[in-house]
Amino acid sequence: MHEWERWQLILRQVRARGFLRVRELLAATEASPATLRRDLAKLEGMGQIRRVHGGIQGVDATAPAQIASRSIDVRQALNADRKRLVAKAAADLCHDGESIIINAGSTTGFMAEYLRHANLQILTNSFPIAHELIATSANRIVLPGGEVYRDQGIILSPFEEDAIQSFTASKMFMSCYAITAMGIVEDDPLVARAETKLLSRAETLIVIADATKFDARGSMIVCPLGRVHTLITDASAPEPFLDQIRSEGVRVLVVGDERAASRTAA
Amino acid sequence: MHEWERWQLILRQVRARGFLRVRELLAATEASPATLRRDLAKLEGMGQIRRVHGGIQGVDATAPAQIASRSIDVRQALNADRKRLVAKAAADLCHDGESIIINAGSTTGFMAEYLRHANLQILTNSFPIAHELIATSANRIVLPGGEVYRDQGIILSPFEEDAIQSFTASKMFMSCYAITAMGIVEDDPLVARAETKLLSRAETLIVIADATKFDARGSMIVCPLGRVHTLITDASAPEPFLDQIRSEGVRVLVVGDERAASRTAA
DNA sequence: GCTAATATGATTGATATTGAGCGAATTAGG
DNA sequence: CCTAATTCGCTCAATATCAATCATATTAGC
Repeated sequence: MHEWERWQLILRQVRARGFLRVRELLAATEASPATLRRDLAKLEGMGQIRRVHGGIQGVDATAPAQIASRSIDVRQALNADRKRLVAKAAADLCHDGESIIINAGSTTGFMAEYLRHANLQILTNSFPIAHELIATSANRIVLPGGEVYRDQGIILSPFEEDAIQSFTASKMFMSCYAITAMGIVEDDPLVARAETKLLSRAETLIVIADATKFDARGSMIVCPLGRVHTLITDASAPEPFLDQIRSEGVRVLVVGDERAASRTAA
Repeated sequence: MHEWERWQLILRQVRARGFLRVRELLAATEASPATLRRDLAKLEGMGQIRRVHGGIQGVDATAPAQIASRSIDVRQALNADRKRLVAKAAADLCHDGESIIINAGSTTGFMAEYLRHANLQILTNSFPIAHELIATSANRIVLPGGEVYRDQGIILSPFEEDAIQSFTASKMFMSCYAITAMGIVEDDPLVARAETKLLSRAETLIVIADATKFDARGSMIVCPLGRVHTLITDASAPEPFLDQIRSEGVRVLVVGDERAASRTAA
């Protein structure tokens, strides 16, 4: 990744979230600490950011409303490192030329960073993801029709007839509200319905979920565990539950090394 | 590959993505490093691109990557003042609670600024317009499904069944490539088709066009003049042609001219 | 067919960017 | 208040990129 690209990434993120930790930026840019610090020094010299110990913040504390509202931004701040890990693993599963679906979500949102140099045909119902991919990548972007809901940055349509019925993808990536023995679960009926619709257009379903999803509950079942082809999660996921999921025929990818897992657990 | 071919390739790519690495361009142009660097030096001398170490970027230096490419930005720069005038007049026609359609275009793009405090239901096939309205206003935004074309920031779908078939609006705003005696004319068949589809969902059609549209020509007829309810243009439009348009039953609003303003008020 | 002008390709020295190591400064916890 | 851990800033070597020069190929005009 080159200087300008890193700067762009940094500025976009800091404008969206107001504050970023250096560790996060290291993970996001995949650059060495020295390089990143040089970038931060230059950006501060330009007056674009303010450096504080352990992180940076935007020069304008009261940042203007972004596309997605603060609600999704706070959710992104939670467990950002874990989510970035699984998102990167998900992005690595894609091969140039493929058609994929990316469902809106706070975890899938990180995938856009890692698809910057990919060459895919991407259907997404997330306005922020579409925006970032259009601005920073050469991927072909397809949107479903519908209304844009600011809170989650998601495009939802109450109607059945839709351009996505003419779309087909080899992989669909989605995060979720919770994973239970009953299957993949959402909290919002509209969101669940949208995901069901997208599901019908994809061959294999890949669910990406940090460990916090395993002790959550929801009301709307999107699909049973058997529909899931691959589950990507991080090392702090509860092992017994993962075994149960494996017994349903789901391939489970656990990202993050052992030391990192024990450190976060300790 | 000839020199101008390479230039065209380079400019197209950099407009679409904002940043390109020299290595990428070497692979794309299949030219020698020396030749490519000479091209880049010339393009920089013309002010078309900006060179940085390791790559090039669009001339828009510090701004975040634009959604719509430079091609539409250049068009926006042309006659920007006139376009702003007619766009403001168009926005003033909207009343809170209404449902409207805004077609993608360099002139309609200015409408978003003046709809910031409106409270409308807005269907638009322009990604940049949607983005701006979502970020700065409380209007409800609806998008048609389809692929996002970076060059014009427009969402186009080759399919007929679409969420917009369930949408209906009291007003549709569109600019165009040219206005002739044959009617409203576009240059690009895909764009013309998209506008025809949107047209069927709106009661009254309002065309906004600065005076430069009157001496242009195109190939694709979108609709006859009789379909137009109101034409908004600026004071430098050719009066004889405006009379001809009026004779077709079109209401003509001329903005930016005192005499014209008092006439429309009367 | 010849010459001049322009475009292209290769080489080399100069410059910029990057990553790793180490000591100093800052923060958190007891 | 003190210690441990993290974060920061600096220097140095390695790598990648740039700019300039010269040689070669192509094209246009006579």
